[in-house]
Amino acid sequence: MFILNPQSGTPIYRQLMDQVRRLVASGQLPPGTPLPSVRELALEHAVNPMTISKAYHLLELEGVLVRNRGKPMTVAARPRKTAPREQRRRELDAAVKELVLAAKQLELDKEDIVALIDEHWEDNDARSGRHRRRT
Amino acid sequence: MFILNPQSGTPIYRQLMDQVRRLVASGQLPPGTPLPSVRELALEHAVNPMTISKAYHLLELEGVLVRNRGKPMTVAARPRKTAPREQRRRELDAAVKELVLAAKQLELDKEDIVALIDEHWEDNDARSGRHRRRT
Amino acid sequence: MFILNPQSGTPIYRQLMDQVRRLVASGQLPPGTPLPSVRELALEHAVNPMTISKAYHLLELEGVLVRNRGKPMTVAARPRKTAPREQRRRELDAAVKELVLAAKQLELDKEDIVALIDEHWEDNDARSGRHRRRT
Amino acid sequence: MFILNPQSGTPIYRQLMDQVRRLVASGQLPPGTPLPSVRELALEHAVNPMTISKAYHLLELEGVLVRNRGKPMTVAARPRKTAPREQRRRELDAAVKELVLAAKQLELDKEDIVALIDEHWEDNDARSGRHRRRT
DNA sequence: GTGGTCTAGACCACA
DNA sequence: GTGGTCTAGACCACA
Repeated sequence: MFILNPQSGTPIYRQLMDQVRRLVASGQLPPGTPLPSVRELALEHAVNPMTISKAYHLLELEGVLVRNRGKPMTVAARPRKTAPREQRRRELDAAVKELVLAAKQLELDKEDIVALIDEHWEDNDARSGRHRRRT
Repeated sequence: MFILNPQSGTPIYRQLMDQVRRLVASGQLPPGTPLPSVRELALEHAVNPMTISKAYHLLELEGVLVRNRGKPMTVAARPRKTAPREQRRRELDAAVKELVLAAKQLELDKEDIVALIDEHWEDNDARSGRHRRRT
Repeated sequence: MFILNPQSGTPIYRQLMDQVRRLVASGQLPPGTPLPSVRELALEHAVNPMTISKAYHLLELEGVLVRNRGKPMTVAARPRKTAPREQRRRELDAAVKELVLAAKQLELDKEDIVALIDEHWEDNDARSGRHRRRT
Repeated sequence: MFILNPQSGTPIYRQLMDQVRRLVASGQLPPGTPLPSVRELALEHAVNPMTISKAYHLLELEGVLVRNRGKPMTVAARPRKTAPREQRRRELDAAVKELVLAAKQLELDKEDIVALIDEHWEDNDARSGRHRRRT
């Protein structure tokens, strides 16, 4: 269900968080879906349970997952609190700022960026049905 | 000349490396240009000199910069010769890909990103414009 | 009759115990009153029967409930005799203390809390009113 | 600086989080103040560094602390994002709801709760100057 | 010097 | 069966 690569630069728990978030965002893990247990995932990927647990816990704090005492964690009823659009936008501020800086330093135009965005937008069009070849 | 953000997720030395590489790639730092001294940069950005030093060192290993005994480091004689636009564009691929993914997870549209870009484009226009001249 | 929230931070068995204790203390569950069976409650709240059972058992140990072979558990003959108002009040001390602390940390005023209380007071009025009668 | 009690029911990392939050909220740890290092605190309280680290990390996620690569963590410039009052209020919803339920089951009135709040409000009046005798 | 990640293994609360 | 907490100790990235 998940692909965890201990070699990768990004921490395992973060890899897991990202994948869960995406699967939830794209509706592949609809609200209420139970997730594999901590131990199960840990065994399957030969990873320490605490690592999985950490990811789950952080996702709970984010409101993506819900803890059910004694039962496996499930996808939250309303994954994101659906913050107002403006607020969600602000989450991209830092990333966009960096991107703009990079573009300018590379002497590229706004049009160059927009073109790149168009390109990648189609590319990983999760919600349009296709979605992830391999993850 | 450079914009370093200690809060950012990416290490400072890496931020610096990225920016030098980009300014060189776009020809804004032509071969032979002297770079600010380690101490100067460290002071200006309230950053540990070892951090700057590390970045410079790695860029030297990459062949982007050249060390000149007793004199400031300079841009290498024949680094990349102002890479073609398409190639420079590719440097943003990873960043744009991540941004697009994030936007989708936040249920934002292409338009939202473009709006943000417009916003930030103006934003650091003043500064980056002036700075470039001083380079 | 009871309101159990599996999401809440406090364990389910404890929620049940608290509520039973309070209803007994206030005389709403007078001595001799039969309690719903473990299975009944478990079904009604989609909760593990062992959880209800545990609460009942602990309440029996506390002397609040009495087990009757073959018949439903009942409120003990002489539990606390409708504790005086001041004593019942004290039961809320801990909760109020935490609430006040939280409010202050959120930079809210007493008025904010009172407003919230007003709101929730009406809110579960309907339900708790009806329920009590059915008790 | 902090009081950690391994015996207490509440996890150590949570005790630390609560205390930091309060000291920040009450202005005793003004923005920019560096916190004791993870190792330092761990040694001082004979606690595992990961336990401290966990608390710090979660406080960073909350926006209370800021990580400074290679340097100790500091109190965030603007501890809470100062969410709109209404939103901060909502954070107390669950607690107030429980409190109201408890009060009704104890056959207490709104006035009883308000009296209790008044009482506790004076009690731990952090911001009014006095505040915590020992911590 | 800082904090971050991970393991292996223990023990606990809850259902 | 679930997840949560904690330890002891290793190793890493960053400054």
